[in-house]
Amino acid sequence: MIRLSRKSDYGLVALKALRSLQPGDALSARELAVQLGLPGDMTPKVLARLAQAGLVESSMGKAGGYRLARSAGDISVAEVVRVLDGESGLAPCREGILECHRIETCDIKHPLDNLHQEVMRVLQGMSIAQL
Amino acid sequence: MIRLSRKSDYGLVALKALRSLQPGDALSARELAVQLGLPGDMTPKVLARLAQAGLVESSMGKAGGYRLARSAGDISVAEVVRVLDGESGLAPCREGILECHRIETCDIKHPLDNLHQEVMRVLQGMSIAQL
DNA sequence: GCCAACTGCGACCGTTCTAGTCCGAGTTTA
DNA sequence: TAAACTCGGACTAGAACGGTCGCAGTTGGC
Ligand code: SF4
Ligand code: SF4
Repeated sequence: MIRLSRKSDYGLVALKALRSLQPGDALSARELAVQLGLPGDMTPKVLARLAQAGLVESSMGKAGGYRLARSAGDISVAEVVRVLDGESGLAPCREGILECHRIETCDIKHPLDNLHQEVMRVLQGMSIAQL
Repeated sequence: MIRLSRKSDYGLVALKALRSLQPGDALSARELAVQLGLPGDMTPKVLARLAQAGLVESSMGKAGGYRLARSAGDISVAEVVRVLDGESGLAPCREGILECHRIETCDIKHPLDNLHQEVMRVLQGMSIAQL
């Protein structure tokens, strides 16, 4: 299926909201949640994941929160998706688990991988700044 | 998630196999299944769906089976995916069911739709003949 | 006429993935 | 010390997916 997960979706919304933020300032996950209408307990998860991937910076403590780690133009949709949904090729045969028994003789895996790279290139082409 | 469903995957494999077929001939779903190593009861489903969408022609009866309805170069990956997985935008807010309560004020849906069109354009660019 | 080999279609079920919630622990500021 | 926040994992309900089964309709050959 060619569809973003809820997590990626929320991640993009949150990142977009973080764009318009004075340098030095920070927004808490709860503030973001109510302001954007996102599920209250989902948002910290997403933000924390983005933080540990280095897309946003976090500050702990009472006045803590999140801010963009880089300029909005440097964060691509592709990267957000990769962080929140995990990288996985177009082909359903996943690494490790649930491999296809056809995988030995499969002749469409490579073409699909090429397609996947093209798709990711498209997603790479759009940044947080542009959406 | 940016990943093809098993159905689409199998559909592509089957269509690719149907490429090398004399005009007038036909392959039965069972033959395709054993020849390609696909789940036996899954293949008829996929082929039937492709048939009713007009991608393949079917002939009933004892010597029946499937053959491509158009030239392999005229069938794009995008079309196969659309038929077997259903068309759905990149954004998680699906038509009818499970709509997002943010949908009224959402500011990323349109950009995501644009992205989706670009992605589909990539998938449109690869045909059965090329994989 | 009858049987065998097909397609077509829908119902069904177990497993996996997803979305969302909850809780406890660590951190910083007032 | 208390409040507000991040961090991380565990947990649950529900939806989606992969796969199977059964039956009706069709066609060709004996
Ligand atoms: S058929 Fe080929 S591409 Fe599809 S899952 Fe199996 S090995 Fe991967
Ligand atoms: S946030 Fe916007 S794009 Fe995402 S599901 Fe809700 S309405 Fe659709």
